[in-house]
Amino acid sequence: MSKKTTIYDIAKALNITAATVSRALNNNPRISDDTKRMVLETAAELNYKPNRLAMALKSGKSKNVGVVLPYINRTFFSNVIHGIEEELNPMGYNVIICQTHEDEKKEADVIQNLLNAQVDGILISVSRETKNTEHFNQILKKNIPLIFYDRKINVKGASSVTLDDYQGAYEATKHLIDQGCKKIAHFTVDRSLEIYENRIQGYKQALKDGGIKFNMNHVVTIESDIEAGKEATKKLMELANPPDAIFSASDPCALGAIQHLKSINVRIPEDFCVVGFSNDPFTQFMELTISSVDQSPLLMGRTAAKVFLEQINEDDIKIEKQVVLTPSLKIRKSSMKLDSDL
Amino acid sequence: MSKKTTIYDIAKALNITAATVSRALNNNPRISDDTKRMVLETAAELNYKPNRLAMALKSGKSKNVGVVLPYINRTFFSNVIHGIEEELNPMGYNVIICQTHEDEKKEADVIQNLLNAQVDGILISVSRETKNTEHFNQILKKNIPLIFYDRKINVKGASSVTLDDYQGAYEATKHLIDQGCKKIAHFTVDRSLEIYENRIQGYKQALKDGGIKFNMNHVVTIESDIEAGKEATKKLMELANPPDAIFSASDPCALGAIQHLKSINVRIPEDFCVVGFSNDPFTQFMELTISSVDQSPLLMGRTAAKVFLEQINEDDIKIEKQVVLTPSLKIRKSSMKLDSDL
DNA sequence: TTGTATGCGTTATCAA
DNA sequence: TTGATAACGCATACAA
Repeated sequence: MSKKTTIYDIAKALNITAATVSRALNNNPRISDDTKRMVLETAAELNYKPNRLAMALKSGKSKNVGVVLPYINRTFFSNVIHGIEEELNPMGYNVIICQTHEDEKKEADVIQNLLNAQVDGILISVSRETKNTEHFNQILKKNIPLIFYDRKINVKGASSVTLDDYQGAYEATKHLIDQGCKKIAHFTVDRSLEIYENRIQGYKQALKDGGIKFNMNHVVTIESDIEAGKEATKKLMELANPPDAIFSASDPCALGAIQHLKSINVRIPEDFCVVGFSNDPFTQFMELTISSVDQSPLLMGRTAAKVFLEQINEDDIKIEKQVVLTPSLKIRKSSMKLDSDL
Repeated sequence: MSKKTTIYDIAKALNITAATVSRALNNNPRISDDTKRMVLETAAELNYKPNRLAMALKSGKSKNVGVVLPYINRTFFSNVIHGIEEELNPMGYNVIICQTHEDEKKEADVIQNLLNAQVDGILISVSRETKNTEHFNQILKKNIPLIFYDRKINVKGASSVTLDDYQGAYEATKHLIDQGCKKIAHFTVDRSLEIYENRIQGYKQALKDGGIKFNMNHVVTIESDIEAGKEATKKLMELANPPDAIFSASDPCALGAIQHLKSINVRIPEDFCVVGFSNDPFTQFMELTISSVDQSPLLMGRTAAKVFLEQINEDDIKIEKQVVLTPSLKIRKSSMKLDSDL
């Protein structure tokens, strides 16, 4: 196993000094073309590779960014990462992924860890439980760009890239009203997160604008999984006044709803319409395709990365930037009651 | 923004030397309890955080590992990553994810990049196109553990954690035979990858053992997506001698097959059985759930990480380790022709 | 038990 | 245009 070659090895081979080698390698103008060429040649011969750690320690820039999220193996988040990498890799950045498992303590830990690793920036989707903002202030205090994506929390000095959840929910609900639905229920997940609160507000406003009275019994807070959706739907349908549609803030819950409705022979979309949120791939795979609000995770990732790049380039002057992406409702079979939609 | 505090700041505050501080911080026995306590106290007061870059440069261990894969936003791979992190994070390692987009050149690039970043190990699932092994030898030459997971390539000195694809394919095919299927077609993706070659071999052997003659026209090489599955199935069904079952080496292709079969009113599983491979979540979401071979990506990730940890701990003596995980066939509606399976 | 000195691989400042 | 030297933050061999 060959010992790694350093600029000193190159210097020795050419009887020059390491400083000169460094200059040759970095396109420093203060060097003759001749020596530059020689350095480059012997660098290739000796199979020289720069040590990023040393460069990082010296420069204070690690060329690493931290990406924090609840779980990596969720369609939405893995697509966001994909988007981030698309922007950042070409610029020479590596991405360090950290999961919080929706735990505030873990979140604070991974951030501390990233800070210790001297990352140049942190892109984060906060965990559900996060109330305290101390660990975010730690980041900003070090003058490191902090960008929230999707799930944000208000911290002065941080930027954010989010979806207009209010608008998405509004459109989804309005769509259901346009289909003739009169009693639209809503599945929400965790109202302490802005995204879910915004969705419920959009839902309410659409009801109002559509002349439909808000019914508290038709709003249910559940976990984001199929089983929870099934159970909640079961309860809803046993109500004296059951709904005739569901706008679910989560795709799995929408699927659960559909599964239960089918099991009790409710016809979809004829007698009952369902719209989900996230546009998870599986919504298109079903025989009964599921309408859903697309969050454009790829674009969100790319945008968050771009905001980071902007911030890293303006020295010192830290500009907060709040980008809001526009959702797009994907209308599919689960809510296409009227022929006009076909 | 406070300037970062170093061990020198602590030393100055206590009128001792940085070396002593370092010892106190590292549980070095050669230090008095008193000074140790004092150091720890002032470290906390000054909000001292170790600089991982400096530690890494000094020790030669970055505590970062590279994870290379084709695409991060694939269910299988994002679950593998999840498994890897579960093992490695508690041990103080960060994971740097790199995507190859199935491109050999890109693969070589990201590996070079990881090497420059001084990662302590590399876990990789090779790209489809990879023929050359030069970039892998680069890793081994530096005495850095190299562990293949899922998709491997034969490189002396490297370890691997793979699935017994042969066995998985064998069981899937045998299951179809047991269901009474006589003409079982096979969708394969890219036979230059070991995994797909092994699957086709398992398929062939099962046919042989089941007394069914292998029919070359019933083996189709296609892309791993729904459309390709649809088209291929269309062609198969137009054959003079169409199959009565498909064992697909890819789940999306299996779904495509089912979609096309339904469109031409073939009854599943009564008249036609389908089994996929990967056990992607969506296979369970459908009304007609799809049988599939589970690859236990989480376990694969954890195992690969464990192999890395073993290798990093034995100094110098590099032991190649080849772990093969056992697949498990998930039998669902798409292939449950016989009541006995219910 | 503590201090001194040195090196990890770079780059930047200052002289020459 | 090039060289000598210091510094980034930490850890260790050696000396005291």
